Amino acid sequence: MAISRKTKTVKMILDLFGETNNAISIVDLVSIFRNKMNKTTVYRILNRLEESGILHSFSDKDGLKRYAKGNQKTDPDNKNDLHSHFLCDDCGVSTCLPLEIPIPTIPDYKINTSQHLLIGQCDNCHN
Amino acid sequence: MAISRKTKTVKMILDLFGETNNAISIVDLVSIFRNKMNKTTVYRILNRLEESGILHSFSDKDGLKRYAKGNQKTDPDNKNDLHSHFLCDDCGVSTCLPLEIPIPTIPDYKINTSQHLLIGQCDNCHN
DNA sequence: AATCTTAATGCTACTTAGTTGCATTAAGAT
DNA sequence: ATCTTAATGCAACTAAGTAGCATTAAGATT
Repeated sequence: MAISRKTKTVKMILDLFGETNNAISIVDLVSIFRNKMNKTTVYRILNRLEESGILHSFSDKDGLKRYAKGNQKTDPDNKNDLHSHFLCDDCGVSTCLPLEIPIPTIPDYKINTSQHLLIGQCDNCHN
Repeated sequence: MAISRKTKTVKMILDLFGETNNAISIVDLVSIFRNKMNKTTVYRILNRLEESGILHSFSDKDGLKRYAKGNQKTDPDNKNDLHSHFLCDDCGVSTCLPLEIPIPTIPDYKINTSQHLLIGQCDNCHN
């Protein structure tokens, strides 16, 4: 079920993602909005925003789901929006990287999509 | 704490990974051995086998931790064993792929390791 | 602008992944 | 055979994520 109503809670979440290109974990989002909305609501809004192509998600190193702005579709018809993500081991910040992920060919296999996570130190923590 | 004793339970898990190159989720492993050992024991043995470099792990699409044979170290000194993993959307099987992951350079960032998961249909499910 | 429909929310209770503490067991060294 | 302590089992816990259901509020309709 995609987004069909711009509720106050949806606006709050959209505003947050309007301000940052970072990939934010659900746990953090639930915490950020703990006084504003129920955690179930956070989960449901994120689901709908992802179905609508407004956000995309991936699992980070620890298996935590993270959401970030934009689409990540791989329809054969559509343009490939697949890109890499970065996760800082020190401060935990995660970002989308403008690195397109090439999809390799493997005999007898069909590859539909992929996830690529680079792990290390971000500019802030490295210097 | 690495492996120091070859207990019956450790042997059972080593035997299983001796037979397959697949990456198996902890949930499946707990289920496979539910009559043979406690789930806490499964978790602890997997931890130790990973620390010993006998197994390596990664998070799959759903954030589930999976384990497979072999090392995945990236010490600057050691040889880079980083490789891609594959996950079949249909049957759920997961394998290590002999695709080395190139580590890109990003200005001001330091990349230590990476995870690359290809998702699609395996040879069995595709044909 | 009052009414109506139903998408969306809040709340409670639940499921499942993963962890911790502690008493007991059993590798394997002495 | 004995001893040390790594490893296990068990129970109780934490945390991520989901489901059911009554209530609320977008926003369409009149």
